[in-house]
Amino acid sequence: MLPISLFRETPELIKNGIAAKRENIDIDQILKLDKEQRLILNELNEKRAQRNRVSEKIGKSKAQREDASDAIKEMQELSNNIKKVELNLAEINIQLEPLLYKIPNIPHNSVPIGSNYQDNVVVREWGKKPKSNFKYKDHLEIGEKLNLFDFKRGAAIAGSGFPLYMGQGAKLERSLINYMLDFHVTNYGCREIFPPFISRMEAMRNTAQIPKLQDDMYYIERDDLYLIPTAEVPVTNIHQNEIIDDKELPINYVAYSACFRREAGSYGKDTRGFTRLHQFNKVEIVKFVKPENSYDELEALTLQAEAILQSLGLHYRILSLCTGDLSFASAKSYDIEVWAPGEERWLEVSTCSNFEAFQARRGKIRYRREEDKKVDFVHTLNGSGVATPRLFIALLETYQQPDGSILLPEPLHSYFGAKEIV
RNA sequence: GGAGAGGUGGCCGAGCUGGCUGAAGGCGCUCGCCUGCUAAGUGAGUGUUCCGCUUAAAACGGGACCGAGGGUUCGAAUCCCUCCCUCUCCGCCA
Repeated sequence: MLPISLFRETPELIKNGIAAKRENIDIDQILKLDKEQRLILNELNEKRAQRNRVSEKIGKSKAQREDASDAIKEMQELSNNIKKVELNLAEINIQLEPLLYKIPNIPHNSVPIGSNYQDNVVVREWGKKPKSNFKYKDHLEIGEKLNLFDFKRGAAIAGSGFPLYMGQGAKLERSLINYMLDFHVTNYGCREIFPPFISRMEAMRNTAQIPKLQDDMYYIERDDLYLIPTAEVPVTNIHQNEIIDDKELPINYVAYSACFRREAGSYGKDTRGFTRLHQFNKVEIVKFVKPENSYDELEALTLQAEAILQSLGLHYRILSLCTGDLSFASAKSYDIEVWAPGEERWLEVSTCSNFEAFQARRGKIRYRREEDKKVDFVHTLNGSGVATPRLFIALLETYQQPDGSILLPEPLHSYFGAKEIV
């Protein structure tokens, strides 16, 4: 959500922002409704002020046992009038509010201009593509041979896209989650959170999954609840409707959650194996920071997510997402893509984003500035650190041996309880 | 799932036989006074948000907010309905 004052003061800025994100919302309609709304609001305020005055008079008269029937008669008319105006106001708001929720965040001016993922800019690369004297197998072949998972049986239980990890595969998955959580807690001082995996509509709207991604979420109609597509939703909403003491900032959380995505509209894309799933595991970092620090924090967040891949010796690159590929709520994002030698392609394992005050405004997440005691919105950021399925792929494919076994990188040994998967 | 109690300002807590209550009182906090220090005392202040005014801010004027939303009424923190949440008891259960 953007402040309505921004629409009034610099409508061009918003129009450009919307165009850059390839959305289509009628700003002039919003301006028109806003103008109308304020006109009615002023009328309503005046009438309510009068009601308060007369009401006080009636109260005093009654207290002194005087006759107040004239004033009451006057009030009857005034009240009916107020009800009509209130109705008008509500009607305007019913039109205006959904429009405001559909306005995307404006890209930061450091974001590269572009129309789709091909225009994303590679910022840096770490490590090298692994080389071997045998042909790299892909993760499905490796996993099948080592009996790490069973997609057929998973599909029989829950449908395609619901992975069933078994044996050493299940243990590796659990090891990765534990390793990453400990990594962020120990090395970066994050506070660990274990959130609900289900959220209310309001929480989804605060973080801006709703309205745009509504169809991409699993919805439990009977209880009017949504399965979370990311821990970002519950964790960001921890501080909804709060005014945080600025001594508490920055707040750094790290949370594991299962993530559920219907992936509506992406059928036929990445249908094989672990690359695109309806349910997957992810360790998510969420930050609440002062506005003046949020871009430094975005860099730090990205480095923190990268550190996981470095510690596991995986080749990766960082992309600065262009305006056209930036998500609805984000002002600036970096993607982290890990190299999968078997697939012979880059796989996205993390997106680190600065939402500025976009989510904070929706969720009323504020803080009190020490300097002038004023209340202002915090900036929120989040980034995966990281999602497991593609990390799993990269690990299997990078560390596969000619005999089909996997030599795990050192940090995982104690978590997995062994140095290799055979 | 059944029965009951309750949700008021940073916290505690009155109000809930409707009217002058954004809300008593206490605690906390801020600024000042007083006081060898501490403690006590004392004076003032201490919510959020929207609109208007203003070049801007402050100040000022006004509106809204007593879990959320609706209703009754000239008027609702107070009465009624729905929902959410908390607590107690019963049932069920990992």
